Amino acid sequence: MLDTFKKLPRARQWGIVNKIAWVFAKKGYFNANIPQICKEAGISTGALYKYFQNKEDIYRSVFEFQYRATERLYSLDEGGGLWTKKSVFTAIKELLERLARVAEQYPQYLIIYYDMGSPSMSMFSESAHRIEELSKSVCLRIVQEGQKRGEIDANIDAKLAAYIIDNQITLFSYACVSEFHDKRFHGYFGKKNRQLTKEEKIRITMNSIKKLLRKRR
Amino acid sequence: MLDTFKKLPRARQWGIVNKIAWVFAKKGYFNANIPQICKEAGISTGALYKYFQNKEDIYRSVFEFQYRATERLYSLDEGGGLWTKKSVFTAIKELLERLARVAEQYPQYLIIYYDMGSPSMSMFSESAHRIEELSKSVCLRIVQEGQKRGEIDANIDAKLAAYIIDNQITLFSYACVSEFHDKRFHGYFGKKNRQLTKEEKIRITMNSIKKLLRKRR
Amino acid sequence: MLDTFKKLPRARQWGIVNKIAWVFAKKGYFNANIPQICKEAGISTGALYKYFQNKEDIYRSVFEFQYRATERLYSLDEGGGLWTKKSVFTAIKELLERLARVAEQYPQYLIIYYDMGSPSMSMFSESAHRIEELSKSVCLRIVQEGQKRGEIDANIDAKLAAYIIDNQITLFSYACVSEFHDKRFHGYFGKKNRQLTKEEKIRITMNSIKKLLRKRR
Amino acid sequence: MLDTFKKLPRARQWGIVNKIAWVFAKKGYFNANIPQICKEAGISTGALYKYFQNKEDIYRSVFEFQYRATERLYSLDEGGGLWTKKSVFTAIKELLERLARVAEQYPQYLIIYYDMGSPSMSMFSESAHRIEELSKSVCLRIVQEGQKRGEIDANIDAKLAAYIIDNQITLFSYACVSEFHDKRFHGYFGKKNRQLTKEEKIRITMNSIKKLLRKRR
DNA sequence: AATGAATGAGAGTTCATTCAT
DNA sequence: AATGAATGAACTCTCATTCAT
Repeated sequence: MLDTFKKLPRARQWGIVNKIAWVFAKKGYFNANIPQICKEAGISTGALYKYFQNKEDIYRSVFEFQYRATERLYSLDEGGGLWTKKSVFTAIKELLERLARVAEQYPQYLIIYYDMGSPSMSMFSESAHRIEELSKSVCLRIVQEGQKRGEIDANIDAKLAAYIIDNQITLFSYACVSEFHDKRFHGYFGKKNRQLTKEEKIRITMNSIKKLLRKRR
Repeated sequence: MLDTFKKLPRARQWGIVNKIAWVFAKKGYFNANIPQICKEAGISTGALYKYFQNKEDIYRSVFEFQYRATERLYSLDEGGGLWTKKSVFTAIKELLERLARVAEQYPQYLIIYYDMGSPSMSMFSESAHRIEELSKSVCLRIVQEGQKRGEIDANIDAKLAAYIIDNQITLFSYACVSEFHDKRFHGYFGKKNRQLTKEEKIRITMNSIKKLLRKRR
Repeated sequence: MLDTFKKLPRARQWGIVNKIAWVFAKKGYFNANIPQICKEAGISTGALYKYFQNKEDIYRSVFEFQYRATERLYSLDEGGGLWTKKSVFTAIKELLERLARVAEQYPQYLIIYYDMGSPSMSMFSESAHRIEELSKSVCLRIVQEGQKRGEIDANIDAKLAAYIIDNQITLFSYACVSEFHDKRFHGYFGKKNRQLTKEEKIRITMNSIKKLLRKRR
Repeated sequence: MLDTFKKLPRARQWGIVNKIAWVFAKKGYFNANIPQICKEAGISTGALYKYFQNKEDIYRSVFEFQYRATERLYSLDEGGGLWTKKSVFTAIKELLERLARVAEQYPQYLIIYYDMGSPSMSMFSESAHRIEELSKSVCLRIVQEGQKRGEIDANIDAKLAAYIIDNQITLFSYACVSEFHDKRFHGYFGKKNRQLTKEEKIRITMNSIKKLLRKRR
């Protein structure tokens, strides 16, 4: 990301990055091509190369924006504050709902996050990992808080519990944007003749999390 | 896959497909290029196009081989038979060990399976789904058997249980081949200064599965 | 044309050459490809290269067969003998009818003859010229005979008359096999809603020849 | 033809198209290759594909330019105006002279026009027909004017007369650019040891046209 | 600062020809 | 004599990047 881009108004930066991310998501990093990126973003080739060094720099810049957005997504204080919720499970549900909203409005970022996990994209795995640490951190804090409050079984190893929550959240987000992972979800829980609603997917994911963590009487 | 290829000896077919899959895995579908595929597979461009219609057909053919291999991988009768094992949990562990072995010997197929999940590869998602149904089927049968034997909590919905096992297996296999997912795993459970061994990863995954399913006394 | 081919039974030679010629006619020399030629001719690639040296040799061999067929086509003794006809105009009409029959049964040869006229095929123009000399010869003899019999105006230069007959015959044969030249013909004489019949085309061509040559009272 | 090309200065457009047409004429549509076209036209491959969609589009664009040039060629008002000429035969002679000039300066277009007539180029026959209609139109008008002026025999069917003029013009133009058709011409009228001059060819063609059409006293 | 035409290396694919069987 | 798999150069076309305007 070059200074020329950084000097643009914030809103314009996001407008451009959202559209670039959309092309990368739809076509994949290697298959996405510069002319199409320019066309979708509504800027000229010349401008693009005044904003970014090269294709790789464009992709990395998308990450940077995604990282900042993810920080907000996983912020415990955002939108009223997760801890004011009655229980940690409500907090987890709130996270899933936020993810579902992102998947509706900006699916491109979740898709790119998926793609970054591929070994063929290992040159970007470090950036992906930085994003992952945000979700790890929030999952661990939720488990700690849950165990402190007595809502989560104190006998469970905190890291294991957090890992399982993270897994469920991860696969939930995949199911929101990937046809394959959506089919996979439907393969287990799908109703004949209709798609599962967002709410049903959230409920199922919550069930599996609760099954694992909830303190037995 | 054209007749010319089908006529080759089985072993030669696998030899070629393994190497082609390897290139696709390393570089990604769009980034993999024909000359490199030919070089790695040890065949000429002309031969490649006598074997397959085009690049997409090459990839689809890799799936076909992968599908057959996955059938064997998830076969309950293979290698002594899963049900002769003392408990279904031993059977699950056996599955994880088989996956770990595949990840060591033929990581390319697990990587390709990961890539197929990307929305940018949606043209292949149907093929990917066919493979996924194999793992769904085996997870469901394990849960049924486990509940019949009284090893798995009968109060848990079978589909939910199977889904969670499948999730853990899926993410375990990702962690075996994707740097990103491996780092993710290490982020939770990693020892300082050294990599987690294959056995440790399997044990952790088994722990999370057991936590969920094992019948409480 | 190699000896191996010459040793084949005559009928088989013609069978193969007819089909090869058909591919060349349909696709053009440069666009016709060996696999397709082999497929249409019902022989293997190996066999083709046992029969002919290379692609150019195949095309030249087609000419040789065409030359022999054209000799018969323009033979004045064939089919009862042109001179036994009541008038030289009947003889010319007979020639046009023979050409129309060829155009129905073996259009490929007329098409190839057209293609040989293209500057981009100048390497074959010598072969084409040899065929052309056959039609020149017959046109000149017809004019001579016609003038001797008093059916053709003796004031007309024989070469000019022969040239014009040849032109009309040439463009008639083009119109029999080339969509463009057929449209051109129809542009002048076409009936609305239906194609001109073979007989009408012959009549029109005969009219233009007679207009020019017939002796005025 | 893409907008990028249309935006170029007129003279540059013609410069490029003339050279491209030259390659197509020399080598034939299928045998002409892109690198050679680029080299001759003095542009890069990339530029070529910014100008035209693909090889077929390049060829069709050549037609468009050819069509416009042919409109001028057959314009009766161009160069002093055909009808101010003493007789319609002078007008026809003027047309032949224009064609001969084109054949000297831009033979490529006449060659391409010949090639378009081949059945193997039937995908272009519609474009060729559009050009043909220009010459049909001018031939018909010449006959009408000639009959009105009493220079052309009123007993001859106008369409037949126009068709024959068109035929002679067509084959004259072929003889100007095709080695085969030139040899054919020489076969009838050629002098030993030397080529027929342009003027002789025109005179011979005029003779055959006059023979047919001129009013008898 | 912004444009978009130009570049040419490299992409996927075809095909005339050879050669082991 | 006949087969058809194998070759690799050459084909058409794309695209990341540059640069004159």
